[in-house]
Amino acid sequence: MARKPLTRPRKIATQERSRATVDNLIEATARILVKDGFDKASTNRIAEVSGVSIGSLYQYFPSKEALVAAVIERHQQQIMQTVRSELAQVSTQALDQAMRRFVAVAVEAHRLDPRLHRVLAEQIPRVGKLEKLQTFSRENFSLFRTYLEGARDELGVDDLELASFVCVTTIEALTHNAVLHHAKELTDDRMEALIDEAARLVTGYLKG
Amino acid sequence: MARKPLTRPRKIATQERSRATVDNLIEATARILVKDGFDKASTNRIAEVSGVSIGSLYQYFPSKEALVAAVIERHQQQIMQTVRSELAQVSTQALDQAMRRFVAVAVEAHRLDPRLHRVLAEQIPRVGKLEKLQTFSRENFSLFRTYLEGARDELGVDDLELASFVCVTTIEALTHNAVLHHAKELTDDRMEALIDEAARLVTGYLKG
Amino acid sequence: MARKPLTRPRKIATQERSRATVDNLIEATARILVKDGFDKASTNRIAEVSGVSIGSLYQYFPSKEALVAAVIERHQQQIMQTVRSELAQVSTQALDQAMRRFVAVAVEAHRLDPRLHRVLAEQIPRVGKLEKLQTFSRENFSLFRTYLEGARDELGVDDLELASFVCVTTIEALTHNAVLHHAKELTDDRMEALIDEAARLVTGYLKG
Amino acid sequence: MARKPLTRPRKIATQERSRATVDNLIEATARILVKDGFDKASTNRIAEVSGVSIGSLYQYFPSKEALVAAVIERHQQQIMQTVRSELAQVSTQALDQAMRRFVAVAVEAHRLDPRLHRVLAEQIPRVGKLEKLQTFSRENFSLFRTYLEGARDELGVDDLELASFVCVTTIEALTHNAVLHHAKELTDDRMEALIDEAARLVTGYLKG
DNA sequence: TATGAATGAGGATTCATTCAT
DNA sequence: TATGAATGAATCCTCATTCAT
Repeated sequence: MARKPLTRPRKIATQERSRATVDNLIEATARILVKDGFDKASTNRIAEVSGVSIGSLYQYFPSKEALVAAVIERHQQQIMQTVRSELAQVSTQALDQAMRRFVAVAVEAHRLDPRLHRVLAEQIPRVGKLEKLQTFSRENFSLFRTYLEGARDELGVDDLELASFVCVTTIEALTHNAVLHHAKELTDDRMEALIDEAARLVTGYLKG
Repeated sequence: MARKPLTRPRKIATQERSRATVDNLIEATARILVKDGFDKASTNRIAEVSGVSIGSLYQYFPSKEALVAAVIERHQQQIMQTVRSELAQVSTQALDQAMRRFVAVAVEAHRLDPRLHRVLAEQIPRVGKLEKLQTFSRENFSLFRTYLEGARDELGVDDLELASFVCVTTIEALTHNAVLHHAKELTDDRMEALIDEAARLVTGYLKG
Repeated sequence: MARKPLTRPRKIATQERSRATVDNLIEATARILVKDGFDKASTNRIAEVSGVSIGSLYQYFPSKEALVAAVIERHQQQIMQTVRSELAQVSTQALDQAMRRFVAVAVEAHRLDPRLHRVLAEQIPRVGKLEKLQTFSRENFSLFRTYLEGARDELGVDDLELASFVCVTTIEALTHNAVLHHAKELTDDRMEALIDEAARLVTGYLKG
Repeated sequence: MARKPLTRPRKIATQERSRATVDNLIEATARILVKDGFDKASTNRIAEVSGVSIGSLYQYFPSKEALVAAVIERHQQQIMQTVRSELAQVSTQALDQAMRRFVAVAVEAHRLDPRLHRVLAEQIPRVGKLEKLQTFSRENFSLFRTYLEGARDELGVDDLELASFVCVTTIEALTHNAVLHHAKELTDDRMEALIDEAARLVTGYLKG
């Protein structure tokens, strides 16, 4: 207890070391999830790959689920960072422009780490981290809905809640499917085409 | 001919016994998948729940995957049966009508066993039964595309392949999300509304 | 009971069928032992390969061990048949001749079915059929010893029991090792050489 | 240097703990092999008997085979240690002396742990450790052959390769059979007699 | 706080054998 | 007597987690 003030640098060093350890663990987990899938991602394996002892792993994460949850969280943070910055000026744009933006951003988000995205999307429901995913899609939903409210004049629909659900779901599904299941066929050209189509789809719908 | 009556019943009895065993196993697997998810669906558990010995389980299914595959297949058979019969007359209908039909059928299909559908969709990619799922969605895709080809006059789009991808994905996502994640909020009224919206969405898009 | 006299032909037919069934089973067991080893030779597999139902298998053989025992017995019968007929005139031969004979016969016996012989030798101790093997080697031993007794004049050893043990063991080991572990290197020439060597070995020993 | 005393014991303690675990496992495996044979030597049984958890067993040995292989290796190490030290001066001895030595050493080797030797010899071929056994008998073979080369003057045979094969096989078989199958009848007297006989057998053969 | 040895419940699968038909 | 469906004990092995050092 007396030593704490004296060891601030050391403490910081320690904190940094902790931070590095945690990062290593999350990174290793992500890598293993991508490479071998959820089932092969054993805690012992994660410890080994991350260069952290299994004992330390459990000092930082109380369970395997906690680790996977951290991976999910990190991935979603990255996505939301992209989304937020990319959508900064969207509120000032006209509907056509804005929708294109929304779709383009969704594609970008999926392309951050498509393979990780896929594992998380497919295998993670089990992690009991649905809340996190909810939170995530809820924020997405909010951003969209907020835009719609500001652009009411251009819209031909009344129920903005319903319209937001329809649009967000649609955009998410189209980009998800396109990026994940048709990655090879998706040249940049075709991707542009797809973005156009999706934007036209929701724009037409919203104009009524 | 005199002997047949003697052996036929026996043989049939035997076949029936086998058949019942297999059915029990598939049914139990489905129940457990729904109730506890893929990971908890151990072969021992399935055997226990189905009232079949673990030995018999392995007599009929060489692995856990084979069991889950059988569940998938059964579920898809049921869905496709619904889909095919419901879409029998769709080719003669006008675009608006037809799209409403497609959406309504998708909703019906999802409602056959929504919770099972969810597990299969979310947790099953690993089963190596992606082919089956592919086959399934490919048939769906085909039905839709075939309709579009017959209704070209009403369409404002050129690339039917792309348009089919967009529409099928969209319809699937909307109904899936609606049925699974918003089941409680979905009164029949709101469901009707959703069907309308979805139909309008794709119809507008296809008219160009 | 009344039918027995009447059905003699049928009975014989039946007996023949039984006999064929039993033979099929033994043959299948032998084949599987040779091809896949003791561990892969499951009773179900044997039934399948032999074209006999598992139920019938257990009607003829009370256990897996009984089946393997039958294989052993059959193999030893064949060997002893060879040995007996080949050694018929040995008692009249001089020591040198006789010893060459003994060795040559041992080689022949091992060559009847070397692969089966190997499995039986290596994996069968477990079958609790040691008695059978004992019986077998005891007969071998007897034949040899009987010869020695008749040829006492030529011998330079007193303890015929001990001498027989030494010679029989030696001959068996040399032929066994030669046939099984050096099969590929054993051209007929080299085999002749080996027979000469082995014969010279025991002859020299017996002459004292 | 101040810290080392702190960590060294810990590390050593750890190593010792591991070492003890491994030793326990090998020892238990050997005991079970001797007592019940290969088939009854299940990994769970080995774990139980050794007082080690099944998990630890698999931490040190990746499979049942690996365990048995370790038993084989340990046994062969012990044998070769005996053999090497006992044969140290053999190269300077005359043929008669040397052959007696070879036979006596073989007997000693078999007596180290006759029952274990038997199981390993009879039931282990399957372990895929044939190489080890080969290595082992090859070293034996080498030692013998090397002696023969040095003692060429005394020999009446040309093909030392063939002669070595004959002698090593013979000595091995005689001692093996004597120790294993006739243990009870083998008083020390009779054992002496047997050694004499075996030595005489090969000596006579080698002198030509 | 770090380490990694140890744990053991639990999971997939096999196979000798039984027994109803 | 033949059949083959059914049985379940037993086997090998994994992995999340704990705990002594």
